[in-house]
Amino acid sequence: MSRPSINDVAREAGVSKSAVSFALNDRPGVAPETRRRILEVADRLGWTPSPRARALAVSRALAVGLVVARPPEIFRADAFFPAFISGLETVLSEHGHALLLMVAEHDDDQTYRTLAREGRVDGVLVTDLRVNDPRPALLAELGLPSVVVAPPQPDGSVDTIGVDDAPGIRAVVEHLLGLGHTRIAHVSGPGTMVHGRSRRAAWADALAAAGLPAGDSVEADFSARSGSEATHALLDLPVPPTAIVYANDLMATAGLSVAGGRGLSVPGDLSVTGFDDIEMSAHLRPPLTSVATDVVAWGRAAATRLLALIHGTEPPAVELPPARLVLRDSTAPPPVS
Amino acid sequence: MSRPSINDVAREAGVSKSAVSFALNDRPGVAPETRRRILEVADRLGWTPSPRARALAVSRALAVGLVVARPPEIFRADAFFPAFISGLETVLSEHGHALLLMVAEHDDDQTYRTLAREGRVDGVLVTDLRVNDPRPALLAELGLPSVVVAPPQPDGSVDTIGVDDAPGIRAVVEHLLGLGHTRIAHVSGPGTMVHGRSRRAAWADALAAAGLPAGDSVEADFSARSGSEATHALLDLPVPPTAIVYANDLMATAGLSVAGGRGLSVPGDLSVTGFDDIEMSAHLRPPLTSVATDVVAWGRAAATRLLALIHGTEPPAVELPPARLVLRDSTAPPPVS
DNA sequence: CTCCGGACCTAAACCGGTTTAGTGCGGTGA
DNA sequence: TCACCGCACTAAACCGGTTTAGGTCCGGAG
Repeated sequence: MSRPSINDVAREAGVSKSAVSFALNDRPGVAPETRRRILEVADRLGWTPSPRARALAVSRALAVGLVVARPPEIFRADAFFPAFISGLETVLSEHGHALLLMVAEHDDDQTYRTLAREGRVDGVLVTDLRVNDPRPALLAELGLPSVVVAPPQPDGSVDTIGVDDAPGIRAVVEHLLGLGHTRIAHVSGPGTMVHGRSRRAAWADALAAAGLPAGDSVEADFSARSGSEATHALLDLPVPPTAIVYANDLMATAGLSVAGGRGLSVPGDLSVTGFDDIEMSAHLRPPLTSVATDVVAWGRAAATRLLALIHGTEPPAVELPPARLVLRDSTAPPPVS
Repeated sequence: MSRPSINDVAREAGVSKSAVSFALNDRPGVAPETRRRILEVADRLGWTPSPRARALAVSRALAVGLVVARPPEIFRADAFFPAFISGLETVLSEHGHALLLMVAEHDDDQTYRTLAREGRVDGVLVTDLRVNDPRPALLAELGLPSVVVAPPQPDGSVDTIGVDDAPGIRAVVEHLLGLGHTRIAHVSGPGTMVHGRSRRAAWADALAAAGLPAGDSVEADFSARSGSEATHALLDLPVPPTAIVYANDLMATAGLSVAGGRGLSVPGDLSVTGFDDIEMSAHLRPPLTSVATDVVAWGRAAATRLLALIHGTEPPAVELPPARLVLRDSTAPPPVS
């Protein structure tokens, strides 16, 4: 009385199991009437082909993998994963593919190797791209299809999918410039990660484009703690900035607290901006000016592209909505010295 | 030149494939010397059994599922999932099981049914338990092993694994009582979720135990926005509370901002507490008094229990570390009226 | 010397699908 | 009339493991 198999359907419908298989997969060689009958029996018996057997037969895993690097704190710290995964899933489940999630210790290297060797997945998604990341090469070597989720790489070394965060940062800096700021500092993500580095570069470029001298910046790691420390460092400078552009909302939030703790009013004495526009940012005091991106759309796009890669079909061109500046009350003109 | 199969190993080692299978699984009936030779060949060829084939042969999926209910905002809002998943994974990967993640639209019903019908997983983890949750019954009906991750249910209706959050809330309330508060309000999670309801009950019980009249409470949904609205509602009362116990840190953070926005000083005029102790809480102004639980340990325990259930072995008794009150600066004696 | 039993190993069935190679049959063109 | 073709369908191989049912060989008991 367990799950019916294709044999049960075949017997019940009075045909061979190949006929059932053909009927199910809309392949020619089955008379319309027969096909109808087969499908009806399948439906009556509540039969769906077993992904296990199918996976073995077609030599496909019918699953894709997502490896996240360990430290749960830096589980991309912000709300990235939940939204991204939910975007992935909508597309994957539509195509009968499962999403395998693995959490890697420090060397995700072994995780990918195992994934490839065991054939548990047909492809993987690579997130949190690092500078000179060895993973694309590793995956190419392993022959495992992959999609790298990251802002476009200027050097074109890696083919990525994702929204460029530079315009968002540029918009932030231009907004601050427009308010009259000239000493705009930056608290960056790790220089080892591309989204840490690209946001920093965008900030520097925007300042340069405005003809301003290079601003101060401190490298942090996207965590609240590091944002807090970086903020202290900047405010301790002989000539402290009048605005700080943070590489994410978590650090900006910590920065808000540090400023307040030092008796500075935001935005009166100091303007603060974040990135990601997490839900909480609208409910801070003051509400945080930030940059929003549609991460769910990233997930959908990444999944679509990966499936196309796996099946060898042409990946449909996707247009990701650009990052969007969200103005709130944490920015204002600099204090009149 | 693709992956070697068991046949390649058998041929190379000059034995039958059953011998290889026996050797691999440490089963009797193969001479030590032969076993050694087989394993050596396997190693040389870089062979590992294919989970796909194995899954079909043993009629097991070698995977477990985690279904999260849709709204990414409420992806348990806090840092629960990242930590929980990372705990799950350590145990699962040790046992060669994969973690399948699915994001359900509103009716996770269908998701579970599909999961069971297709046999993609051997068991599932149920989180975000609702009051009168239909899922345990559904899963029992489907014959799908499952572990419910939630605080212990007082009525014993469902067998759960997880830390009781009541002692944590009680500790918070007692801490506030000790400081001299008597008007202690609560912003709860949805009354439809057990951890919303159980935290609320714990708060009410603690007040009652202290001989105080029932306090004011407002139902929210764990999101920052709802926390903000609830806080306004409480502070608008004719006799506003001097302390607010929030059911999570996200809402407490929003509450902190609301209080500040209304000119109240925290903790001078109002004490505020959270729950979960997310990373950011230590970096707010003021740093948030909260309750920390070891969610990674939950994950490990849940995975261990589920695997035992699947294999029909005795689940080892686990001792989860109790919730821990983390005192910071958001609580202080009430203002002297 | 025969018989029995255990240790070691193999052949073959099986899991539940997909896919390839045929088979039988009615219809068409030469 | 017959060769040939295409259509509908079936039988059997295959994916890569596990598992069951033997089959040998050898040593020891009777």
